[in-house]
Amino acid sequence: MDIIKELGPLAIASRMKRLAELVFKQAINVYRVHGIDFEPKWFPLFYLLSQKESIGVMEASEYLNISHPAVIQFVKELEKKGWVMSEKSPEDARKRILKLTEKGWAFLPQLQEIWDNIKTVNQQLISKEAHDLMRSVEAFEQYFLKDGFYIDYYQKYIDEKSK
Amino acid sequence: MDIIKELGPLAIASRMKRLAELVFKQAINVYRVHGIDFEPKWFPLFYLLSQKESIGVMEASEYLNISHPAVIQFVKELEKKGWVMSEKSPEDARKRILKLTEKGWAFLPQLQEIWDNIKTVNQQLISKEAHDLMRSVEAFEQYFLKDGFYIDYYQKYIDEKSK
DNA sequence: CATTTTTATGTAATCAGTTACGTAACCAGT
DNA sequence: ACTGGTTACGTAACTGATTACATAAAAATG
Repeated sequence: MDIIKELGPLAIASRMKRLAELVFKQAINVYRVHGIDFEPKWFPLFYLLSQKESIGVMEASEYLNISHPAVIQFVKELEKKGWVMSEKSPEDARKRILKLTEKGWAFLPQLQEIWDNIKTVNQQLISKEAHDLMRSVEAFEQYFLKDGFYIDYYQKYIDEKSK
Repeated sequence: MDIIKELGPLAIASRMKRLAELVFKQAINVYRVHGIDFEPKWFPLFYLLSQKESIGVMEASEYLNISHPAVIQFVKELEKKGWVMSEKSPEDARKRILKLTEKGWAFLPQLQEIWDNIKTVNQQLISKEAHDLMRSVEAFEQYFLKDGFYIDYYQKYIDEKSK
């Protein structure tokens, strides 16, 4: 029933966008499964802060290839969660230095484990279907359109692993 | 400078979303090159109307896998352009029948040609790089991040063709 | 130094869509 | 025909980002 499918490469972008949104939605479920209130959109910044220790807003925006207002937005949210803090740079009064809080660092190992899981699951899904772009995207659509598929697959993986 | 690149499959979704947005932006340029004021987001609906002749709002939303408010939105914009019209269904008073106007049909051949061009260019780009999903996405990012690359490539194709 | 330019940040408006919600029309069973 | 449920459409509010604009500090230039 999906005319997009018939249009081939012409509609590749719409499909990828839709797919990306599906993936994001599923990712929220992964965190939820672990009883953790973390949103996928925070991942790049949080991860960056865990690697870089401290970084300015513009720097972060360049590393992550997102706009600086987006960084400010995420920082606001992560500050509210108590995982991130910021302080004026002593050398450069324009600059605001971002870093993880104590609480943020304490949270990191939990996240790390989840990220490792996600990574492994993704790699399994990808290597299974990595023929060419369109077929892969289509395959991903299959996975993610079937509500719950991803999370079931993921759950199975966790269960297997814990044996 | 892009930490996303180091994260592998973990960040696949963000990358695809970004890529999709880039593709869309570039696509606007394609229409602009032809001196046409058409937006890529209208394509699926316009194309559907050219195939189906007439269709209801919900039907369209199902065919295109977008929400019905999105359809309503696009219809509003396309009506303003004078390419689409709508009328109450005689059989079912709830239903609103969408169709192309005279002007819309007259416009179609121009669009068709552009779509064919885009399709061919896409296929060339894809077949050249269609190894696996990640590498393809990366390659696409190369194409679309370099501002103007796509449009230059496209232009070259048009020029070649017209010889 | 005074002046211009650039850089870092912040805010506001905008965009492309979505979900949530409301209403009217149709339909099935009584 | 009456009632409850479902369908089609419309509007509104929200989301996740972006671009555009404003401001202040730093750096570069004469």
